[in-house]
Formats: sequence, C-alpha cells, structure tokens
Amino acid sequence: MKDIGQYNHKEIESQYSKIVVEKALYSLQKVDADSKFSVVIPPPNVTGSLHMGHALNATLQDVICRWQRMLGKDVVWVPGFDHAGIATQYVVDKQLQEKGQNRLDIGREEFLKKVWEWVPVSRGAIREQFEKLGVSVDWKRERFTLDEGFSRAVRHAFRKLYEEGLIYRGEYIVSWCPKDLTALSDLEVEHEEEEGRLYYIRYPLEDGSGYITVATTRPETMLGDTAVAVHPEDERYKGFVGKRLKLPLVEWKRKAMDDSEVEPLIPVIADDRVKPEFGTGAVKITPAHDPLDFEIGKSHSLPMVQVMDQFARMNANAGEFSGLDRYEARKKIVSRLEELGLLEKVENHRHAVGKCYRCKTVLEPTVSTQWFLKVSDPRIKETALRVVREGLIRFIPENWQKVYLQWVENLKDWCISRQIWWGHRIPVWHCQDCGHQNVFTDEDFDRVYDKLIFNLIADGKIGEEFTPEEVAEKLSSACFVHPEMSVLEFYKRFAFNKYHSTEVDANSLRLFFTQDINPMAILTEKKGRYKYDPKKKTYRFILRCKRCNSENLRQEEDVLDTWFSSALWPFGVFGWPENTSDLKGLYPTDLLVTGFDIIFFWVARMVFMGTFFMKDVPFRDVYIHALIRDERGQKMSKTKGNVIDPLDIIEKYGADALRFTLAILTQQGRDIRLSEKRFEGYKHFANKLWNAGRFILMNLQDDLLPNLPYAAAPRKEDLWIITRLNKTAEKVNKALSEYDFSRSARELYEFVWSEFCDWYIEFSKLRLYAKPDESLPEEEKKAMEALINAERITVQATLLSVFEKTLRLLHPFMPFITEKLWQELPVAHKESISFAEYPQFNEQEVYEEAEESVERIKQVISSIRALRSDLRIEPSKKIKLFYRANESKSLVEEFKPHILNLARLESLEYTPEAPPRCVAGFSGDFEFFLPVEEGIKVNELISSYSKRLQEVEKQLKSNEEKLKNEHFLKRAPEEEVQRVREEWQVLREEKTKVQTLLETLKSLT
RNA sequence: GGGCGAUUAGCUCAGAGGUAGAGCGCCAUCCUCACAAGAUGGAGGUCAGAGGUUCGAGUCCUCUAUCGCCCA
Repeated sequence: MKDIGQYNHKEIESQYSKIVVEKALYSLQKVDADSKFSVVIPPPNVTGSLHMGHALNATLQDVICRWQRMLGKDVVWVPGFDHAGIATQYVVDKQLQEKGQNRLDIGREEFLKKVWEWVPVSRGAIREQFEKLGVSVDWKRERFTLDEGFSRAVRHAFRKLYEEGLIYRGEYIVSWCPKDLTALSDLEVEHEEEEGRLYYIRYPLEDGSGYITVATTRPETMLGDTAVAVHPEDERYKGFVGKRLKLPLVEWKRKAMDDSEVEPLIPVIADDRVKPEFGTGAVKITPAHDPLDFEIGKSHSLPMVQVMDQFARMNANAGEFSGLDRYEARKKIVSRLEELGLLEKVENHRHAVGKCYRCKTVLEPTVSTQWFLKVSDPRIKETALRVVREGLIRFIPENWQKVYLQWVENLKDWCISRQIWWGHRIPVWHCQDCGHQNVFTDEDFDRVYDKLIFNLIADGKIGEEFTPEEVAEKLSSACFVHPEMSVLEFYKRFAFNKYHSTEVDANSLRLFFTQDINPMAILTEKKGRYKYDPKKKTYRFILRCKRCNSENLRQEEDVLDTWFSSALWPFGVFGWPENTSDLKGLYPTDLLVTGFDIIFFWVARMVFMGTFFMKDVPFRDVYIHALIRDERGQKMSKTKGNVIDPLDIIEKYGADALRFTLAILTQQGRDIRLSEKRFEGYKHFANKLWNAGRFILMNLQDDLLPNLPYAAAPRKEDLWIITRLNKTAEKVNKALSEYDFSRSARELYEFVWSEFCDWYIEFSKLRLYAKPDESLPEEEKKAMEALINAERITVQATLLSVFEKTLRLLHPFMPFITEKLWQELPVAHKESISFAEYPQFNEQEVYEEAEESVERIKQVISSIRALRSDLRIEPSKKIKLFYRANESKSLVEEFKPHILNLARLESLEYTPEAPPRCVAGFSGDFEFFLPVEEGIKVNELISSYSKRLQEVEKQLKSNEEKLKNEHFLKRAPEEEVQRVREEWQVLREEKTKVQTLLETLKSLT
C-alpha cells in the first residue's frame, strides 16, 4: 500500500526524459533484418525551434514506433537535422542585420563561420524539445544533412547523376528572388492572386501604316521586347505577321545576352502558344523576363535582352530608365507612353504573381545559367510512377497518391543550383584553360589520405594552404553531430567503413606528404597531389583538369538546393554510399510520416533518389498528416501571432497531454484546429489516469503476489472489465494498424474513463472495503474474514492486471505517465514499459454473459440515479426503494449491494405490487418505487416523464409506419424487420409504463 | 481555368445505408473516504440547400451555395 500523491507532470516528465537519453534506451546495436522496423525522422530545419507541426509529426511517429517496439520489432528511428539552405542563411543574415551588418559585407567565409555558430544553438534547442516530447529515437544514429558523411554522399550522388547525363548546366529562365539573390525551383514559387492592371500599349508599324496594340501587366519589361506574337489562326492579325514594329521609347541599341546588338525594331511573329482571347490577342515577347516568352523566343531564335540586374533594378539596356527599381520604371514608362499617346487604355486585372516562398518578394523571371536535374528522364520519372502505381509505396490516406501521381506525370526539370552560400557546394571545377567541367569526388583518389583531405576541403577550400598539424587537429577534433566522436571516428563510422584501421596523426600525414612530393618516392605511387611551400611549411592539395591536366581550376560558386541532400536522407543516414550493415539491414525504411505540404519537395524526390541509387523504394508506407491551424482555421505564423508553442504547452499541461491531444485530433486528411482548451481537457485525462493508479496502489496489499493462489473466483464485474479491456485492445491495435490515431486514442479514453474508472473502480470498492459482521460468532466471523480476504485478492488482482495492461495500451500515446505508474506496480518486470508486450486481443477472455449482465446493471443504476436527480434528491441522502422485476430480478438480487452503493440507497426491497403513494421509475422490466415524502418534487418528475413519453411515441410512430409499409416488409432484410418488430414491442411496453407512471404522479399532486 | 476537400449541438469534431454521438462549453445537485483537473443527472441538432437512387439517406449519386487548399 502506498500513496503516490498528486499528479505532477513536470516531475515525472523531467525524470524520464533524462533516463531515456542517459541510458540510450532506444539505441540498437544489432538489428534483426527480419523483424526490423526502421523510420527516418523528417529532419527539422536548423532555423530555430520546433512548432506544433513538428510536435504532431514527432508524436505520430513515436506512437507508431513505440507500438511496433512493443509488438516485438527491432525499431530504429533515426533523428537528425536539415541544414536548410536559404532558410538558415536568411535567419543568420537577419541576425547580422540586427547588428548593422549583412552577409555581403563580411563575405562568404566569415558568414559561413557565423552560420556554423548558429547551427548548434538551434540544434540544441530542437533536441531538447524532442527529448521533452518523449520521442523514442536512436540518438546514437543522429545525422545532419551537412555533416561530413552527408557532404561526401551528396558529392557522390551528384557525380553519379552527372555521369549518367541526368545533371546538366544550361541557360534557362528561372524564378529569381531579387532579395535573397538566388534562383528558386518552380516549387519554391508561391502564386498569389493580386489586383493588377492590364496596360494596352500601341506598337507602331515600321512603315508608319498603323500600329498593333499589345496588352501587358508588366510594361517595364517592354524595354526587353524582341518580338510581338499573335496566334497563327487569328484573322485580325494575319496580315501583320512578318512585318516589323518600332518598339516605343527605346531609342538606343540594346545588348543581347550573346553580346549581339539588338535594334528597337521587332518582328511580328505567329505562334500557337499565344492565347487569342487575352487582351488584344497580340502579346509582346520578352524572352529574358517571362517563362512563356522564353520558350517562344527559343523556337523563333529571338535575341534575349535582359533589362534588369540581380536586384531587379533596370540595367544599361533600359537606357534612360537604367538604375530605377522595376516598379519605379513601370510608373515612368507608363507616363511616358501616355505623353506619346501610345497608351490606349488601362484595365483592372486580377492575376497571379509569383512570390518567394521564403521572403514573399515578387520574383523576377530571369535568364541565367543554372544546374538542372533531369527528373523528367524516364529512368527517374517512370520509376517514380511505377513504384507508387504498383503499390510498392502506399500513401495513407490514399487520396494523396493521386496528388503525387499527377505531379510526377507533369514533371519539369529541377533547378538544383542556388546562388547562396550555406549548403553543399556543387562539386564541379571549371577548367580556366580548356573550359572542361570537372566533377571531383574522393573516388578520384586511391589513397585514403587523399580521400580524407579532399573531403575535408572539398567545399570551397581546395587550394587553401594547410599544415599536417592542422589536418591532424581537425581530424581529432570533436565531430559536429556527435561530439563524443572525433571527426576521424565519424568518418570511419559513417563514411569510410572500408578503412576502419586507419590511424591518422600529424606525423603520418607529414610522412605521406613528403613521399608524395618527393620525386624519388616509389614510382608506383601516384604523386604530385600536394604542393609544398618551404618558406611557410604549408601544403596545398592540387586538383588537375581531367581533360587538359591544367591546375588552373575554379570551383563552381553555387550550392545545391537543400532538397537535393534531403532527398538522400533515407539512405544517407545509414552511411550510403558505403555499403554499411545499417544500410543493408535498415533500407528500405518502413514508414515515413510527413505533412502534405512537402509531398513534392521531399517525398517525391526521396522516391527519385532512392529508386535511382538504391534500386528500391525509400519507404513502404507514407503517412500524410494534416497541417495545424489555429482555432479559426488560420495557418499558424509568428507574424500573425497565433502560434501555440509546444514548449509552453508541455510546461503547462505536460508532454503526455500534448501528445494525446495531437493524436486524438488527428483525423485522416483533415486540418487540425487547435486551441489551448483542448490540451487542458486531455490533461484532465492524464490526471484521471494518475488518480486511478493512485487508488489502486493505495488499496494494494503488499503481499498480494504471493497470495494470488488464495484468490476467490472472479465475479461478473471482473469478467466484464476483462472483456471490455480485451475488446479495447483489439480495437486499438486495429486502429493503429490503419494509422487511425484518433480512433485508437478515443477508444482508450473511453475505456479508461467511462468503463474502468466510472464503473469498475466503483464496483471494486465493495470488496476492497468489505468487513465481517462484528455481531457474528467468532467461528463464523473467521470464515467470513477468510472469504472477504479471498475476494479482496481477486479484486486487487483484477484491478492490477487490467490497469497494468491499460498502461501498456496507452504507453505509445502517453509515455511518461504510463512509465511512471507502471514502475510503481509490483508487476513491472522490464527496464521500461516501452519494452513490455503490447496487449492483444485474446479470444479466451471474452465473457459475453458477464458483459451483458453488467451492462444491464449499469442501466438499472443509471435509471435510479436519474430519478433521484429529477426529484432533486441530494447525493448524500440515502433513500429506501421498492422494486418489481421479471427477468432481471435475479440479476438485481445478485448485484444488490452494488446497486445500493452506487445508487446510494438505504434499501432495495422486492414487492410484487406497486406500493401506494409512490413516485416511480423503470428500466426495462425493472420498476422501482419511492414512497412519497415531504419535499419530493413530483412536478419535475412529471415534466421529465412527459418528455420521455413524447420521445417514445415519436419512435413508436416511426416503427409503426415501417411495419405498415409493405415495401419495407418485402424488401428490407429479415433481420432488420425483426429488429424493428422487437423494438416496437419494447417501445409499446415502455409507453404503457410511462403513461401509468404519469397517471400515478398526477394523482399525487 | 483544372483538381481536391469541407459544410452535423454554442465551439472543435466523430459517424459512411436502419431516424444522431463525443469532448469542451452550458444548466441543476453535490467539497461522497483516487480524482472539484472530480461525481451524478440534464438541456441542446428539419446533419448547408435542392433534386435523385432506395422499403429506408448525415451516410450513395447529381446540381447549387459558401469556405478552404493545391496546381496552372
């Protein structure tokens, strides 16, 4: 017997989140491939801290992972972080700006140092949040998309794709962000409807015979026009095709991107991509500043004239307008056109504007040289379609499959280069002499030392001088992701498995370099990889052009789109491209949980990369969860100020309440509207569970276990709760196997509160508190005592076993409180409840008859309680009751002590006839009578029964109509007709009873 | 323009052919020995609208309205 006191979530949660990390509970060394269950976490960006969406994502994964672990699987759940190129750069740049600096001032190298200072701050914060949330991840397998191993994997991937002809570099029109100064992929463009204007501008014919009016939303781009296009079938313009127009305002020669000069005389061309119904049917063509114009310009070999710079300011091609911001230029150009009488009209016009997903700046379509991944290639696209169509990857809910397929079917090549600094630098070195594009990875070097050094300096540092001591120091310094390992150890574990015996120090490096630069060294060694500066005593790593052997190489400045590395996540984390045992044993992963907003960004691209590199899908099931919104359905955002911080919620209500709330609110394919109230409600649930545990522990005798053999036979209520628990386990397991988080959580809530606490615990009190009758003779009293003890053992054992199983069922949802309570139980037999077995349906433990009996008794008790309440009898007042019953009589007698206790009766006596002057109630055949005393509120009862009569009559009528309906009798299934007949019988009896009751009551007033 | 989804109690949502459920909120009575973060009882809904299928429609079909999201 012990008292665990009141529920205190903070105490419990801090205790157990520490233990999990300290003991590395969820870190598995060896994994049995046959029973593995592997999951990779969607790595959060190192941009700040987690929001509610992350909490939801992590909770759902944790529920499944804990469930699978308790089902006996070897669960490996890999955590990690995403370097998040633009987003992180943006955050750090903003921090600099607050100090009056910016990244352009301090330069690339300095800036990257700042980012590396920031990353651990964010990572630490997020890690702590995960720990507080109670995620059962394997921290020893943690990875970062920019760690040493990942950087190597990214270069390797780039090289393979490049060699397969799937990566190309070219001049294309891309969406350019003039604020972030980088190109974006199509997916990063957010289209927003805006109120704009449509300007109708007259372009005079060269021969002065008239003009063509074009309509445009962006007049400032006219300075870059190199044609006017019409639809070939458009009768209005057939005569104009081939003629030339004088481009208004432009009195100067413009320079095209190929350096040729372009006259302000532009041709009228015909192209069927022109929409005749837009504007006048004639459109200006600006190949350098519009995606469609770019396409049309290409097919008509039009020159491309750029009129803006990287900041979207007008450039030298804009003549008198140069130096102006694009919107300033628009105003000026429009007013100049108006002066010249060339502005025909201006209409209001709603149109979509492309904005930067990160900073919301209006993007400028611009032609520039970028790197592309040819995802439209059948090797990628067709595979990505096939694996989903054939069901090798399953979307849950399945309607997302359609979304995925439609998008993949319409794939455009993926622009993978970004003009930012934070990220994986593209591993291409341009030869300044012959122009060759060299892709280097450590595969180009045979010797481990070369490979190591190359990987250390590949991102922008080739050519820098170093000493052996510096290299040795770097290799022996603490690794970023796993500070308990050195960089070298990290390489060995995640990147250089083959070279696990390598020991590296300054001496061995010096020896190696000396051999390398010594012309007398053994001839079979490849040499000349390093240059030595005898004055400074430093070395340099030398790359040579693969075509002309020149050392004059310049590394590509651009970095890769973050999603390029994230796409490698499901195998990169396991050590790819090394064929590690993790990779062999854990890929493909079993489940991916993510939000629908990144199906294209991430899920699809993991499928591309996974099937391409691993020849197998990256995951089997993809569970897509909803977005979290506020209570009014708005997206949560810092600027709106409607964010609910998971840490605040954990602080106030506990991680268990947070998790349970998120799980129970997760309906498939639905947005989640969240308000703080919800968390409060489920904290009450945690409290309820706690107090149930407290009650049980307070009533458990210390020597229960050895005394179990002396238990009495179980009573009906014991069999009832065992059956209910058993059926709950069945429903919860089924719901979890369908990823129906809401239903599984609801089933548990319902069972714990409405069945176990409300009824079973109440039933149990009778036997727990039973005492022998003191007036009995000593002999009989002793016998009685023995019986009571046996009964008490039974009820304690039932309480204990049902509660223990309930904790296990609840554990995936509420890991902390269940762990704490479980450890308090005398039957706890594992280091953690999370390694105990998950309860399953057991067909031996279904006691239908007991179940029905108890359900019937619950109705009987409730009907008496309702009468009490109708009569406004205070809960503390015990009443004397008479009853009459037919088939339920024996049951009522059997459960009489419970009825007395739970309906708060002084007595319940059988009577064959209704006593005079009584108020009464009934439940089925069970009728009960309460002699009228002073103060009994008969009128309240009359209104209550009148209402019930109405309801019964309404239902009765509906049943009668059905039974009169020939079609119903003929066509409805036999069971249904039978059911309605029986219901009709019951209702009729009920009606008679209610009527009689009403008459009696009325006669009393 | 194309597609997807939603519309059920005051609020947030379940329910997927047999005449409506939960949580929160509300009302009433109670600080009854696990829990007032509680107990007991109760009020509250022509299931957005119209048509159709069916013996029977929140539930299936069609259309309309409103709202939201995605793609172009």
